[in-house]
Amino acid sequence: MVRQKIQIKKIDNLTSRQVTFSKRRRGLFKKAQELATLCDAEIALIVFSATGRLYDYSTSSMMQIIQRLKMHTEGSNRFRQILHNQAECDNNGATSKELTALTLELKQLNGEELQGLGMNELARLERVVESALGRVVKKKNDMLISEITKMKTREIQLEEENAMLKQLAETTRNAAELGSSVESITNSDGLGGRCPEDDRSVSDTALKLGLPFAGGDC
Amino acid sequence: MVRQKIQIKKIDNLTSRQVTFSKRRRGLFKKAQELATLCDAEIALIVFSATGRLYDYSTSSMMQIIQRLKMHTEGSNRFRQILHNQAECDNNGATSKELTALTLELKQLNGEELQGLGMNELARLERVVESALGRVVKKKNDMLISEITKMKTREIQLEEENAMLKQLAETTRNAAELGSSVESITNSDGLGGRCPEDDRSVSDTALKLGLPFAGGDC
DNA sequence: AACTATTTATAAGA
DNA sequence: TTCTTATAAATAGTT
Repeated sequence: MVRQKIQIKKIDNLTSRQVTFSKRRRGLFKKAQELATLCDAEIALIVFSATGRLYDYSTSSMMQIIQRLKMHTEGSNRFRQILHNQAECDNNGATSKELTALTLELKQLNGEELQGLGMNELARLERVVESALGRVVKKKNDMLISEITKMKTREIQLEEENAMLKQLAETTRNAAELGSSVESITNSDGLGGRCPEDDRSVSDTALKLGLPFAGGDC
Repeated sequence: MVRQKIQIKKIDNLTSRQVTFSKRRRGLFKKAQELATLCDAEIALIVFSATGRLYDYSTSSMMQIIQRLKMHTEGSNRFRQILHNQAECDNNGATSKELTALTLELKQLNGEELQGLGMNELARLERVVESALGRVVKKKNDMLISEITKMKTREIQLEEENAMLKQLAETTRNAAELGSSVESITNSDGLGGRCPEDDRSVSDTALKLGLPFAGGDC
């Protein structure tokens, strides 16, 4: 644009391209600073040379400006949409259905999507996923522990019955040896005719550890 | 800079500030485009006016350039350091010690830190945390299920013993009623003198669900 | 938004 | 790279 006007297209000559880059880069940064100062604007300028060198300028923290940009760039963001839907839910916490959706979303995760979220939203997303996951894990644990508790109870019951029967056998044998009657003792165990196959079915169902509870939608 | 040279400081008059912003902004963007074209540079320019309006320009995707910037800005990033240490580990997977560290790091999470990670590193971090967490959960489940299996075995044993004792009691009573000898039958149960308090202690220890396994360091 | 007098930026050369 | 310089571009103040 001086001794001779130039065309705006890539400069073929490497040396003059590098020289021009150096000169114009300085000019660009100067103009950016001037605009920021004169007009109270917030500016971020990132330049990578053809050789990969980085030159950057920003009025405040680069991350701060990038965050602000992301806030403006929002709109069609799946996570934000999920968070939005979630906010309109009455129950405070994601349903298992939402958890499934979230998990799917997280699987399909790509940089652009997460980039679009601000820190507050990331924190909230973390909490949503955390609480939903937490409830699934808790539910699973509850089922396992309840199963164990049931079995412990059953074990104690069986052991007591067992002990009593053993004692009964002993008593009966002694009585037989002494040649006396045993009828009265035989019916005093208080356990009734408990079948060994009772409530056996519970165990297997509780071990299906998927998502056994149907999540209600909002 | 024309009819009269101006000082580079915030323009007091609102109207002329807005006019200047408009003119210089256009000039700045034009210069940025020219530099990108002439010198084959990758450029991102973000401008927020004092009124909050966003103007931006970038040669390729804004996010792509921001990612590239973050790659250059790397250095003292805790996650990157963790990933680095992890890479030097022989065993393929984080130890529980590393999991603890990672969890702590995740708790202290702040935007800057995660911002510094590229997509590949985020994916890798996700895998590390996922696999470590996966192993803890699996370990816990294994313990619970092994406990349940043990108890089921014990239950069946007790039920069998119980049934036999009942049958024995019946036989004994019938024998007593017939006035015959019972000595030979009494010793034919094959169960020996099994104590009901045997291996009861296992149950309680397995229910401590913290991180019961000490993780070996790399 | 258009004009225009000047200042600034910069291409080519040293 | 940096300096020089002729000239193109940008733009402050005005209309």
